[in-house]
Amino acid sequence: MPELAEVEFFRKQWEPGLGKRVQEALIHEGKRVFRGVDPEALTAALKGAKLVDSQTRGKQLLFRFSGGAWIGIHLGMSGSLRREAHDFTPGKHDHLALVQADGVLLYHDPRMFGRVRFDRGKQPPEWWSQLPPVVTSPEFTQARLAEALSRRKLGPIKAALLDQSLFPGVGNWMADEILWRSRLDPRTPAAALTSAERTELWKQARLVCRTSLRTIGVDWGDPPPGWLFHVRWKKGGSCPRDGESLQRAEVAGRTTAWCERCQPAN
DNA sequence: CGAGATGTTCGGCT
DNA sequence: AAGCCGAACATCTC
Repeated sequence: MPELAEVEFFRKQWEPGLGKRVQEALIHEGKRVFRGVDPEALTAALKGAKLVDSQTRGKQLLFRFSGGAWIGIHLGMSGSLRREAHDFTPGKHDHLALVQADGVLLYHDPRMFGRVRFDRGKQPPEWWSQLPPVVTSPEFTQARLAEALSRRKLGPIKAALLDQSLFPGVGNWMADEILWRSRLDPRTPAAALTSAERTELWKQARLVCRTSLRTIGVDWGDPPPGWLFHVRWKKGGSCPRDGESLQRAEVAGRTTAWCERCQPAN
């Protein structure tokens, strides 16, 4: 479910818990989402600690607690964060619950492709500091994009957009949106883009990320009218630009929607 | 009931 | 060696 804007929206759902102590951390021990973490260490470190900060970077979430404890969360395919009243009893898929005096912060994930990390230390954990620059940052330069695309050969441009080391936070629907706006066929080999096409892709990637964060990321609001987003899942959806019926096929292992008229193969 | 779902990772092939 | 692909992961919904 979540791409960068949805991830940011979910981060906000835990904001009411900032500055407040965690009375108790409840976890579904042994579940796949906790792979690699020591459950006792996590619950012991969070008990009595204050949630002091939260951040997102692409699809990654990081929560800082007093006493030098850090919780990282990746929401995978079906993860979400929400807050419930203090007396709420966590359900089957609420794998992590942080009980505070006036509410409970919950991580919910039925498919469990997501992941919870636990780290200790004064500084943010190593894995966090090493994350690549996000698409909306000044470090996401056209030169960086050009270099990365040139290294690929026959791999389709859609696969490049889904590569989290290049476009952190971009997922299946955002990739399709960016390609549609850039008028690029998703199957085009990444290394075959002209310099003008690369520039357009760079611009549209930044625009789609920025705009999604300002709509979905704030209140789960819809992206602007006219976006492919509104029609891409519909059976028999048509291109918002020219009304042509959308193509639908598997590209880079994922269902992909595009318009053959304004995203021509060449 | 079968298919597919807004994601990542691993193993094997070229 | 690096790039590429398919399979696997676990559950729910249409």
